[in-house]
Amino acid sequence: MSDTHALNFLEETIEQQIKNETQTTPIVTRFPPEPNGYLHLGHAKSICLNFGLAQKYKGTTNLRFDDTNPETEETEYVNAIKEDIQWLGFQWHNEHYTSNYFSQLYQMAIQLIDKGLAYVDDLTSEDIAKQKGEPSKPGTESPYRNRTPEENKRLFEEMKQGKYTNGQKVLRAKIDMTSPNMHMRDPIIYRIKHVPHHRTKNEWCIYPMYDFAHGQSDAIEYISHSICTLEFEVHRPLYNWFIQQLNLYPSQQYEFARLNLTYTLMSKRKLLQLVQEQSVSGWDDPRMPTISGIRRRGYTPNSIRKFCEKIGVARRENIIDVNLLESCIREELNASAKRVMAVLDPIEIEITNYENAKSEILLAENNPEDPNSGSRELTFSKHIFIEREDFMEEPIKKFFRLSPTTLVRLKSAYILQYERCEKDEQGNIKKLYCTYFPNSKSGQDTSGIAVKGVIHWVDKATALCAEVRLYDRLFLVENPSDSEKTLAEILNPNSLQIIRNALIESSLATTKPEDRLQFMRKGYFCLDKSSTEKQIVFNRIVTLKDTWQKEIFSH
RNA sequence: AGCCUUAUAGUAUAGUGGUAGUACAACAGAUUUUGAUUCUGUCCGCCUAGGUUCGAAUCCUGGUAAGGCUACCA
Repeated sequence: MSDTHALNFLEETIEQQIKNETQTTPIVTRFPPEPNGYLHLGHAKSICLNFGLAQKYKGTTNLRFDDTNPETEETEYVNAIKEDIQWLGFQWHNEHYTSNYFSQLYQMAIQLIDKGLAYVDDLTSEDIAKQKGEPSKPGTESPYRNRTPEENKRLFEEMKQGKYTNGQKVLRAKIDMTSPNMHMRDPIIYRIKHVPHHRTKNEWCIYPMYDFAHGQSDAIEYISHSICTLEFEVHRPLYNWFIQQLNLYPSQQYEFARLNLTYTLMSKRKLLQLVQEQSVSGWDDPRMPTISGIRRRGYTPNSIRKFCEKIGVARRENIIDVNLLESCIREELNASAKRVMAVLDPIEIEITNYENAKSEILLAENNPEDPNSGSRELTFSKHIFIEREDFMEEPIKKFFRLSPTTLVRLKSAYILQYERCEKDEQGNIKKLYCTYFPNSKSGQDTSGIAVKGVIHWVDKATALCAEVRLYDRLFLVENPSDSEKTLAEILNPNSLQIIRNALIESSLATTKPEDRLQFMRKGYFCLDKSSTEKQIVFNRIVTLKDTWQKEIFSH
């Protein structure tokens, strides 16, 4: 085996089954989204699991749209979901739709009726709910429970033909109204919805429920391992019951714990709410945990797969530290991203002892982690910009950037010494005047001066202006899904910071949409989809680790 | 309340009767022309009470805690 890491419980199960020869057919998994929203990181976990398992055991994975509720489902979502899966780097074997099985499912319902295992119920949904009882108390049987198969068949046929209104009748499985498992108390398996379906249009006005569709669809596709999240655990007896009563391929359901991430919400419903309330700009807002959001943010497919691999899969409730996600993308980008310089909050420096008209070319290493990455040219002249926070007139302790008492090196350039500054009426520093050491040029430094700080900069003569968007976590609380407050109350008001006048080095003019760069000391960045040649827009993917900020914060 | 499930460091995840390991986080130090990276070290754990056993995170029993189920959603 190529992988050295321990098996998760599903791999363990599969290997046991292969060993015991209880699994002799190929491993077939499926990813079964309902096309009613965009995929998020929780789905990514499921995708990596389902496709990964099949790959590992030389099987296949189907994509199946679980489209049994026409009220919420749209083709727009189908297309977005497919794009997201492919972006993650997976390709399904077959593309299926539960709606393709509507006829077969209908026939199966009739089989159940024939066997006396399903009946048409005229009760209202309120009455059905009432008769369902409570988990600790048995339910009561519907007065319509004992209709003959003939009558049931006639009524079900009439339901299909549109003779009844929404809710007027349902088809129920006849199982056990006293079961301790609520899902076994004569579950509804077909309901009337006079609603056009995004694929079958007006062909049907009755639609199967999830429980009557999922297991059978799995069986039709010879899914060997049907993997879902823990909340479906109580559905498993029902899943098995239908497969058994209908004598279908014995697909088996397995459950795992869904992904929770700190400071992140992972429920489709609540993410939809963020979009609708315009707390974010859309499903692909770079702060969203949707696949489209993190893609736009600049995360790579590889980093997401790595993340899913690292979080593992188990059956206990969990909440993953969002730091782990960030460490995955940092690890990748540290190795691959080209280093460049961008000043987000510029303050000008005039180098008083530098010749007025002079401009020189300096060479800068593209990536110290990658010896093959080469170098690029930077221009340097009398007027430059540095980061405002890299200068302190009255430095706090341990500050080793530019100050009246400390020298700094300009990255890939010269050592600089503070001379004086110019302030406006409010006392804000407008401009710094410094001197440089001509013999301290990077790579050929003979000055003998040792500096502790190295800061980034851009040349005023050649720098370009760009918009830079800085993102922070969307929520203030560690576990937003646990919070009893409203979304608005726990939303981080500073989750988006837009900087319109950042200055970036000139080499960035040719940045391509797929490029990911490290703005030295500032983080990893990529072009936003809204970026144009005239108006360059960068997204911050993730910050660099920053122990200095922590140090300041602790003061 | 009934049924189902789960319980190993701060957060995850291995360990399947024989020395509790890994990752992320945290902390300290070294290196560093990114307060990054890299390296070294430190901190921190088997929910609990019994039982079986030479030996228990692991097996058994009781307790406790957390999660799930009571939609004509999936």
